[in-house]
Amino acid sequence: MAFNLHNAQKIWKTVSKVPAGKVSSYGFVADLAGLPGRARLVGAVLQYAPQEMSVPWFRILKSNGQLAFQAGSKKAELQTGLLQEEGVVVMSNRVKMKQFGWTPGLGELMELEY
DNA sequence: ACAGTGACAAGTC
DNA sequence: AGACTTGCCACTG
Repeated sequence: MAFNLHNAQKIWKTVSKVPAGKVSSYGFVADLAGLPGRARLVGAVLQYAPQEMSVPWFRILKSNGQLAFQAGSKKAELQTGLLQEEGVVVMSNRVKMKQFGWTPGLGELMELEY
């Protein structure tokens, strides 16, 4: 991993704030992490998320609710399984953001920006 | 240096 | 609802 560790940590930390049973998007996480416009970086960094940090990478989806992985792929199935375990309904590789999208409260937001 | 490629997103048509 | 375009930026060859 040759990407900026500083940014990576902010992203991992932000993703860890997403509660079980809820999902968020790459772009939203990028914004919260103080990296607006860098949704792609979030995905790039998540695949290197250290195991011991137990980052809930699977709660991050595309902004339209679609899983980022190709439908039917091994990764997509794994992600789907992990989400369903938390009660998130996934059908035809997508989730209803209306229903499961995470909308952080003030308290949660304050924990992030120093 | 440079073009292509991504776990993306928002705007236009 | 799609399809296409543009903006992102780190990584790779």
